[in-house]
Amino acid sequence: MDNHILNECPIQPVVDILSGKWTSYILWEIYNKNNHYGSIKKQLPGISTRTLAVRLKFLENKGILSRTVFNTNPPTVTYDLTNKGLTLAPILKSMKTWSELYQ
Amino acid sequence: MDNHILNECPIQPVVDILSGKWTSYILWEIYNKNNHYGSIKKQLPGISTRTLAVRLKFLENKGILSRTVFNTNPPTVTYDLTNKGLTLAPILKSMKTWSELYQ
DNA sequence: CCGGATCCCAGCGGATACTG
DNA sequence: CAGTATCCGCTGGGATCCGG
Repeated sequence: MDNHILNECPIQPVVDILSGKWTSYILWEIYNKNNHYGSIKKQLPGISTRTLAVRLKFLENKGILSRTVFNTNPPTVTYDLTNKGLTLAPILKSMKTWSELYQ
Repeated sequence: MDNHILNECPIQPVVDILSGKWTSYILWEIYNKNNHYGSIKKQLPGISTRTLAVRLKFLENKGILSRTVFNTNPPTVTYDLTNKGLTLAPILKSMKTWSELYQ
């Protein structure tokens, strides 16, 4: 997903984050308060457990998401945008606006 | 690149357009008046002729780009954002802003 | 110089089974 | 429920040749 040759391209950092196949959709769900692993999966029919887990961990490692485990039984895990992740909001909102106008 | 199952996801149309590996970079170049096939290729080290041609045609088919051939010798081809393509500007600008702050 | 046609391959991500 | 592990199919895209 990374491309060191393009470091001089000014949009490379965000493309690096968003370029995964499901990444934008996952961020959209969490941005809209759909925070649980299970409910995200339900809202994204077709995504595999592996892909969802891999992408969530990737976003966590990038500092975009925080992960919280509740010691209930059965266990519950929620994901939230960090302060850094929240700064992606203008991008997500402009994507939504465009999609509404030009779908 | 398309996913009919996600039709109800409100950002699906734009994700469909931007999800190709090089698509955002190509749009960024053209948005910044780097309009020639050859100069785009020069600015994106690592992209193959096939991929650039495929992505340009894809964006043309989507109504994002217009293609103009000049009957010079050797021939020259330029690509420009259509009116529809220009409406992607807010997305590209927000991507640039984010990348500057958080790279 | 632009880009179509072919061939080919790495690696993304899908399916499934399994665990704490 | 929330993942991890494994296997593997498929497609995006790279290399190359060629023609306009």
